[in-house]
Amino acid sequence: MTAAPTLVWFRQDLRLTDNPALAAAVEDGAPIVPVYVLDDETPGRWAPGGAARWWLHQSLAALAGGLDRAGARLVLRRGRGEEVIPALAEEIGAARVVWNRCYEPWAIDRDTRLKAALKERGLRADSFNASLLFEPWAVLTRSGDPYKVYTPFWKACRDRADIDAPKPAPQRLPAPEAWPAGDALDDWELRPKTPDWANGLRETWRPGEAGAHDRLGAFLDARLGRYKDDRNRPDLDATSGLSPHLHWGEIGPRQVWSATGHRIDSGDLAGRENQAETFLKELVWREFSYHLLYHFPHLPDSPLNERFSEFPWAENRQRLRAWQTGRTGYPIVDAGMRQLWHIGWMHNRLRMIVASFLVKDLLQPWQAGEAWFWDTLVDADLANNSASWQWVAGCGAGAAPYFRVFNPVLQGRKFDPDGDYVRRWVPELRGLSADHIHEPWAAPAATLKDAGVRLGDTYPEPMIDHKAARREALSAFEQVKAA
DNA sequence: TTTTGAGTTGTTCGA
DNA sequence: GTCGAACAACTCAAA
Repeated sequence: MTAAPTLVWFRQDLRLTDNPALAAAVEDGAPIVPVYVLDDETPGRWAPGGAARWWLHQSLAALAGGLDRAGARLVLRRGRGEEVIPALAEEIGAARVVWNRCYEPWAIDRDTRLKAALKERGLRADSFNASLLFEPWAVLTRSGDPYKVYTPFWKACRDRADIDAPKPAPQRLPAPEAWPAGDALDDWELRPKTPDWANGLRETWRPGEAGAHDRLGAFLDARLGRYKDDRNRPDLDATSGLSPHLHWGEIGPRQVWSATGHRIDSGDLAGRENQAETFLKELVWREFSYHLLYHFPHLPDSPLNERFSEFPWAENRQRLRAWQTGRTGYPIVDAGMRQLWHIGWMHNRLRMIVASFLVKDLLQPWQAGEAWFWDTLVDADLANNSASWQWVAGCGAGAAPYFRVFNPVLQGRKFDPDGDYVRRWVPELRGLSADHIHEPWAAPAATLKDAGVRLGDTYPEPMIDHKAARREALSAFEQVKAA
């Protein structure tokens, strides 16, 4: 007589290494049934967007392969998690259900109810932490409040040394006597078909646990030592590119933290430890976003600073559309938006530039940008996305003062000094030199002609005048201040 | 409780 | 061209 199986519910932890729920199940010795549930109902408007679904398909295929090599099958089911999990548990006669925690408000509500319901039925139900260095409720100020400013949050995290070492992957998973039926991954149609816009994604990314570890290794070898200096340069390949892997939990922050720490300790970086610390700080920014989302669950919808509820946005579909499609007439902005559309990812410096442009130059509500990013980013993450949009809009935690309006020409010159990034994503400007590429409207007519650029024809005229737009943004801000 | 120092990411203006 | 100040006050976190 075999022991009753344990159901391991995979969610945003699509990996076998450092997976505490899986490890706990293995420790029990009971047969293991791994399941992924495609649940488009529970999250409401925050169900994965188009690019994220593409990623999810690849990542599930990779996870299924890894499980297969360990002697297990990934069961795919579709529906509301809260219904599917108890039903499947009953179907297989499970005695225990385990999962790693998610922190979206709807996920917390669902998991809380589900855990109680499972226990009510006499099952063991346990949840674990796979996604964060620290639980959002475990880092608090001395007065017991959540942090609202990044720097003290970072110091509090840095000074704690209680980050668990990553757990190895189980070699072999005990199989049940029979496998329950499941959906075929292809039938979920997570990948785009008509049209198939995923070519740039396929060329850029390798979703799955192995791809995540390769990317981390390549980053640590080649780029960590210059991270602080180069990370703001979108024309260089200077960042880790781990965000989508982290979002889906193909690699966990403990693994990244620990691998980075080993590089620091090994002396490889002698004299450049601060380059690596800057990278760890970025990892802690992710923690800070989750901290904010947990303590302020309305973060994705409404401004943290309530005065901004009164902000006089000038909603305009044409303006939003020009921004979305990379046809604003500001080369650095258009390059960023086209990179996003093409590969499902945008360099963080560009995220700030294009967000500032949408919110401050075009006076479109930050939620409109948040929604576009949600649909187009392979790393779309509720906590990071909403916290970052609020930060740029000036209504978030420790937000930039509203009068900090990015100048797209200066940002372009400073962070894409040779214009290579613009040339890559806005090929119609390829013929312009670094002197003119960030400001084509100011170039002499002969220069434009030589470069084959006809403004308003081959490339748009600037859709607004930045100087005037900045003044309007500042006067709109005056209204919020008065409120 | 009160006080104090500080706060990711910038731009413009005038000397 | 370079440099420092101004841009606003306000809230946060710790002492």
